[in-house]
Amino acid sequence: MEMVGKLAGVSQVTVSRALNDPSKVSKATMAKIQEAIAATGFVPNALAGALASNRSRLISALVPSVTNITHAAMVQSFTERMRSHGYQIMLSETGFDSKEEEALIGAHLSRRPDAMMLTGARHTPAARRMLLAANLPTVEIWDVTDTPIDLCVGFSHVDAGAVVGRFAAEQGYRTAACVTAADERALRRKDAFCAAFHTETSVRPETVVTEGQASLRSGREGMSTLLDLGFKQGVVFCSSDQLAHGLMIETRARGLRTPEDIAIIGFGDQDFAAHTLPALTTVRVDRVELGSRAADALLGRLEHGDAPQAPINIGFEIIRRDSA
Amino acid sequence: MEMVGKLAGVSQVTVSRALNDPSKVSKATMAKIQEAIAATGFVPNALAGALASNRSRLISALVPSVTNITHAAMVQSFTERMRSHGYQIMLSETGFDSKEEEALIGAHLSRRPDAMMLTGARHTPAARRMLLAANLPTVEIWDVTDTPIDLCVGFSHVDAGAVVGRFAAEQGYRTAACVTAADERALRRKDAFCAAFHTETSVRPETVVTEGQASLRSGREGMSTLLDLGFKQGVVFCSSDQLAHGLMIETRARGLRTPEDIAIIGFGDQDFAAHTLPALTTVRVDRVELGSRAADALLGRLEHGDAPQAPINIGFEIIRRDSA
DNA sequence: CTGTTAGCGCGTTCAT
DNA sequence: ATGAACGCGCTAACAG
Repeated sequence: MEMVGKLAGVSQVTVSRALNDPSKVSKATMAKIQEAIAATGFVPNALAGALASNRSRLISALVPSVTNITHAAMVQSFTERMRSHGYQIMLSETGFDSKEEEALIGAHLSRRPDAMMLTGARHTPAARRMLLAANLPTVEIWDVTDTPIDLCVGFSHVDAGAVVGRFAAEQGYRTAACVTAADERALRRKDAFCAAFHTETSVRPETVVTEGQASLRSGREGMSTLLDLGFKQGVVFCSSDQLAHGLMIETRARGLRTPEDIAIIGFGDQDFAAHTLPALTTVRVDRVELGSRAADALLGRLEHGDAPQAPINIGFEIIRRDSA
Repeated sequence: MEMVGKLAGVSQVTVSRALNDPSKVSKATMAKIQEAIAATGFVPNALAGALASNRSRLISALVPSVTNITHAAMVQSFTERMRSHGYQIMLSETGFDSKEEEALIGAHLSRRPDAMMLTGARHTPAARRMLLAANLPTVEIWDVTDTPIDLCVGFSHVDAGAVVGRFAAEQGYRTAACVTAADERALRRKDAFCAAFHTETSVRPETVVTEGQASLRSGREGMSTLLDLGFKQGVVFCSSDQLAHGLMIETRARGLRTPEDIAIIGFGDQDFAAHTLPALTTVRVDRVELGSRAADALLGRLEHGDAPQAPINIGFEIIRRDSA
């Protein structure tokens, strides 16, 4: 900046101002500074800027998995919204372990982000403490809770499971099962589904928990396991559309029909769900809306100093297609 | 740090040393410092540290799309490797536009990363200039080029297309087509495929370029378009497994069989490719290997001051399954 | 509209 | 093994 200033015939501060608030600099000097910047190839040092101003214009975002398309769509809309307001996103994967999340929260906090986005509402006590101590705008997404750290935008996984359980019963199914990934939120949906289905029909659904990431493969394996367990003629609720698609394929590979023999319900309404054969009945969560609402909540805090908000429940919706 | 030091009865420098090089501090003071850190909930300011040391321990990574599983797997292995060496990844999506990539490169550079990972080998001249001027270890992945900015780990898209073209001819197909996303690298594969197939058979493949992100949906649409164009009985090379899967579904929806009526070849060998029905014939690129090789190249530079390396071509492999 | 001064919280160097 | 002094590149006051 010193160099740029010298080249433009002004002081270093003026260059700083030209970059941060052009309105505070005259047209003429502005032009000279632009020219000097182009000539030197100067790239401002945001590190130093952040240190001096105590504002990094960095937002931390922690998601369980980048590979998981569900979260990817949310993150994308979140990122876009934040970026349009001049913030940059620092994205990291927390994986399955909440201990790892804790470590990552520390690593992110050390970069002094202006705000933080977390997936889920369950964190280690230490993580909670760090976040509270850091005293920065924080938004938890993809779940709702009575005890948010700060902001919260999501939906109730218990409600979702229960609604699907009742839906399954209403459709006349009298046998049901769950194939679910070993994800804490997915398991809560499963439990609620089973409880609701049991309430309506007095039958308790079978459960298969798959290992690792949800995928076509684990879906096929899950269906396989279920069939080997003697399951037949009924509906299966899956913890994701990926899994559901895998179930459909395995069903067909076994010479069974969907939905006549095995009806299948997914979760997430990912963009492929409408285009499988048969088209997948699933639960839609407006991920784009979720991401941008989360961003808005943070921006309100960041730019307008808004007061803390109550948790926002954006709900969900059963999308009835052909698979159940 | 000042505070922590006071609490531990030492100076700020000692705290700094305790954190960065524990071997330079006595056991006794180390313990006191640990205690003081726990008591205060101190989180080091990496911004200040980076400014003072001129090392941010931050690596920039730019990919076209996080949603795209292909790149996600690479990024994941890259990230893991880097993280195990104490580096944090700053990931951003560049989207389709290379102008946008240029802007992002600037934004990332301003955070003073220690190194940079770029997807692809085509960048705007301005982007190249910035990178060169920044003079930091840079690795371009997912492509090879004779004029790398610095490090380069990838494979030849032209070779890949050509090999698949010859493979298709060898399998006895005398009609062929390409359904491809409007991605620069995918288009290069397509051109090479068409040229090779033409050389072998004297027939020039039909081409359909889909819009937007590759998805099941765009795959179905692509197949639909192709069929409406009068395509029948032949092989179709797709720019991704996603697309290929979409083609398979549309084929079945139209009452046609794979591979008897329409044979389908994907690209990427994503984890679902082995589990579609029929299992997908595709091209495998070892994305995990690619990510970790890229990380290693950077780490060699960062930690051991290795000299620039020639581009690394990790190649690819046709995986023959049932769809072609 | 522009310049001066004083830090931001650390790592680095040189002492001891 | 520890401490004192300095500066990284920038922004925030204040003054003119």
